[in-house]
Amino acid sequence: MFRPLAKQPDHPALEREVLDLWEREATFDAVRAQNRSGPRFSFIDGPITANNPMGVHHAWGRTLKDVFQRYKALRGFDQRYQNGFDCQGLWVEVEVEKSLGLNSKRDIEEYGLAAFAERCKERVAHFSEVMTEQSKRLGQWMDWDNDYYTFSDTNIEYIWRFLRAVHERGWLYQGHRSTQWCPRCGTSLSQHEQAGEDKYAELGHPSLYVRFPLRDRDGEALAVWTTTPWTLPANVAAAVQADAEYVLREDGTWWAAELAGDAATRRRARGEELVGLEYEGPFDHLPAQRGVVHRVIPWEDVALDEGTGVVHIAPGAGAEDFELSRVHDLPVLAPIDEAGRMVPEYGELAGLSTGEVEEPVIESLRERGRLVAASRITHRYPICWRCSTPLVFRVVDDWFISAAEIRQPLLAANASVEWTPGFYGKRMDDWLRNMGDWNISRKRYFGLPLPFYPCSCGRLNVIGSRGELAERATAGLEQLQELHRPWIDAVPIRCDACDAEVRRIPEVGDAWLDAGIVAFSTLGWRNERRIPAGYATGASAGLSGADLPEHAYWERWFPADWVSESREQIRLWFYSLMFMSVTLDGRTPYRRVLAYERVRDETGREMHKSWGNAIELNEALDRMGADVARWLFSRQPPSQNVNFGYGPADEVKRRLLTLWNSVSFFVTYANVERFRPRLADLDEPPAGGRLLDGWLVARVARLLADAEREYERYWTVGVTRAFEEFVDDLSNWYIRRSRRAFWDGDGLALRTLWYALVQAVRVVAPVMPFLAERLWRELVAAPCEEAPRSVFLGGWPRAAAADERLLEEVSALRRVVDLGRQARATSGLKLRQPLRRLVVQGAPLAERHLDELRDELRVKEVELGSVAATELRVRPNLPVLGPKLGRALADVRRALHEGRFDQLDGGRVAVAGHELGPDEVLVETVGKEGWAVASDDGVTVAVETALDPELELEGRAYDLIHELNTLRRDRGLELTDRVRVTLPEMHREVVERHGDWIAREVLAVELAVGSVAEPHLERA
RNA sequence: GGGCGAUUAGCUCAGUUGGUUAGAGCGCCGCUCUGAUAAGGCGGAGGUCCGUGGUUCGAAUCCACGAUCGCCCA
Repeated sequence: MFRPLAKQPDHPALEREVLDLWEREATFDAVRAQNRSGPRFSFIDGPITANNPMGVHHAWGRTLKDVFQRYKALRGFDQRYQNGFDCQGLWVEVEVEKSLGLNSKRDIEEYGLAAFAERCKERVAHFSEVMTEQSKRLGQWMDWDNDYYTFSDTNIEYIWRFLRAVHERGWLYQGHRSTQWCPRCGTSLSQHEQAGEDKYAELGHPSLYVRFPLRDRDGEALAVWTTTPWTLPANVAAAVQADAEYVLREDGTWWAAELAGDAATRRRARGEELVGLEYEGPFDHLPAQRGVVHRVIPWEDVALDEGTGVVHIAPGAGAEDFELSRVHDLPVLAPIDEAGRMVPEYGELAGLSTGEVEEPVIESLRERGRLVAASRITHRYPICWRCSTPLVFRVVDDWFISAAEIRQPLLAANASVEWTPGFYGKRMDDWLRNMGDWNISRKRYFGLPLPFYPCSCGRLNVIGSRGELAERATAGLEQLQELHRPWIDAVPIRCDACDAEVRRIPEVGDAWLDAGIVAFSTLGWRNERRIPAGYATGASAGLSGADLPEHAYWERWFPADWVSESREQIRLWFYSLMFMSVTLDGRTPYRRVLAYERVRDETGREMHKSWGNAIELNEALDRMGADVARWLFSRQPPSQNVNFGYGPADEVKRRLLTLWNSVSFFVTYANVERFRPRLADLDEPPAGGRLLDGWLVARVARLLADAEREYERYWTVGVTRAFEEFVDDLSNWYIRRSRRAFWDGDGLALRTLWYALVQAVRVVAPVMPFLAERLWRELVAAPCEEAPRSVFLGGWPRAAAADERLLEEVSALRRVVDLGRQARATSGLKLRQPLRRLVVQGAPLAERHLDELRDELRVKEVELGSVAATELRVRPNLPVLGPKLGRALADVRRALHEGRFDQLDGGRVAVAGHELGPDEVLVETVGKEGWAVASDDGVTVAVETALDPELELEGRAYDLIHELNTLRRDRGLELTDRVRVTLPEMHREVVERHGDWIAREVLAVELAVGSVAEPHLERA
């Protein structure tokens, strides 16, 4: 007996049962053991920041990762299944600051770096656990006790090794330059951190027009526009476009001609005439400005579409300004400190933040008659990607890796990577061509300690390992619990050039160094022999059980066959991974990439907690279930945002319900027939059944081929689509057409249906593992003792090539059926009324299926032939005629359309001077007396609509059967219950003529006509 | 300013070598089925396939230019 299925699947409940089952039976371990000797499929997991609970956007990526790992497992591949957590850097720091109520670097230092580091570690420990639970609930199979944590000493040492290699190649340098700076976090941000959305906000700022009086030009001044008043005290120059036209307005200010408006002008001049002139700076009285000579410089990028065409230049407070200072040898005045406050040299402005300084600056300019106009504007302004504080520019010393020499090798490496979707590869190229040097230093606390020990003798000592650190340390080793601040800072080393004691720079590293090294650090690159728990070092001791493998292992598993992350990782993880890999090994770290876009709400809006449209992952899994969520993600083209929500989930549920119902249908009849499945059928499908059974076998073969093709190209959309189409065919054609066979106890049909259901479940298991597992247990594991207990232990189904001819025949047949129904619909004759005759024209493939046609359309006779018609429509078969006729085709089309043609023998047609064969035209007919006709695509179907008493009587019998079966159902009778029926007198004729048949159909042991008003039915 | 995508029904989107009357799901209207039934099926309304030009016998599809939106970078 098969266990009867509930009316509908309760996905969340069913999934929890399956999770228990997997746990109890250690299914995942069994799968790994089974595949251990198989070919390798190398996947490298991009580390997820263990900083907060996972959101639905993470679930998309984790679904894709799991789908393909499960698919590869079914194909027998040995896999690593190592999950990774990203553990350090600004991301974690900012969250910990929030939770501790700290809001500045000074707060952190007062709190204590050691204690702060411990809190960061606690946060990672906590959320890595939360995320693990969530991932399991989603159905992700990973080696959960052997995750890698990027803050392990092992990982850090590998980065040190990388940095040392970079230094040996001469790519490492300390840059003095203007960078975007977060005054709250107190650090600069790198180019790739600052790129992307959510990195700008619409902010209001002052809009000031200011006079810069020209020396030696009485009454003349430059008009300058700025939205950052705090930068004016650091002004050293003004830039004009040398080629542009400038005008001196009546008010004595110089503007670019295009921007000067209608104001009356005193003079015109080209920009180059202004170049070299000196002017009085806006804040010459401040100590910081002492000795600065302000002058006009040329700059071709001066904007002529906003402002005045004269740009105020403050090299200490702007990126382009700083670059210009190098070209024109301008002094660099740095007006603000780490926290974004004016430094002491700025007199009365000292100590004010860039915001607080706005009013005093404006007031001062006004008092001194330098202000032309002041208002406010709103514009897009960069903000910190972590804490949303508006960014400023500061000139600081940061550490960089030069991109110059690696750029071409990276482009070459990327050329060999297969990107899905393909155009993301061009994105990567674009990024690589345009990337600047990599700013790797952050002036923060809990992160990779950069192993740089610059000595006053000029030597930059770069430590490459913990061992080397121990060798060269002069103190502090005894307290070095892990490679983090503050402990590492207490370990000075000896300079290898001059023997002096040198200290580490205080900076920590960009978190993308942490993530980018994992293709080396987790696989044991250049590690002599496997070290048990060798990855569980430093901060990750006690969290991870991961070993550090030996180098041969790395050789086996590197590069990854496949990686998958969200699209923004192009400039983040995909980039840092490749940068480090090409540097260390010269090869791309991944052969194939699947990237995907973003998760939106079901109406396509971004999800925001404050908008109330965000969906918590846990809630989604509780309410819709993991299979449904996974299906939603899987059927979405990854090049487009997915609209995620309960509405779309309901749609998916309905589709999955069709599968469920199909299984349920099977179970019902299988139990009636005491059907026993044979496991061997899965390798050798049942043969010798009806044409329809043959078709289903072919249809399964097609599904397997389609699904395999789509999995192999990492295209879940194709998999889900193929599956949905299959289920639709199964349910709306095979099962519907087979009801009679099942009713009649056709064992071969049951075998075929079982075969189809099981193969479909196996194919779709990677996408929806829970439902698939449940159905496998019901359909296979329970009745077949020798069967694998899990669908994931059953391998990938194999099938002979599909019988394409049969598939085509049935699709032709179904076209005819649709047309027949359409024709019947136009006649107003319902399907329960049998009709005499059906004529089909133009569908020779349907020939073997006339019985089905007869049954399906409820007609007595079916005939393949030509429909005699009152009107004939002939259309050209374009793919055939196009190449043959070329330009003349236009005439033929027109003539056919206008009816100017003659029919010849054998289906040939003479038109516009050409004689066309039967294969070159499509003939349809319309309108015929006494017939209902429908045609499409060269196929015409005609149904004779005339009724006779016999047909009418039969129609009434069908009505009666329908009515009695409805009664049965309303009474809640079992399918096999026998009944006694009494019918009203009016049905006497039908019963006399068709009584046996009706009795059979409604399982009546007695069918009588008597004195009742309504049909009467009782259990026998 | 450069690059990469997108633009198809009221909404969300398919449409993979150029081919006949451009499709699906949801929504709307009508019909139908009635042991999948809070479902299923059929039909209908609803399209300048963003625009303009080009290539071609034939363009939603290929090419060029432009528009709008999104993303990436200046």
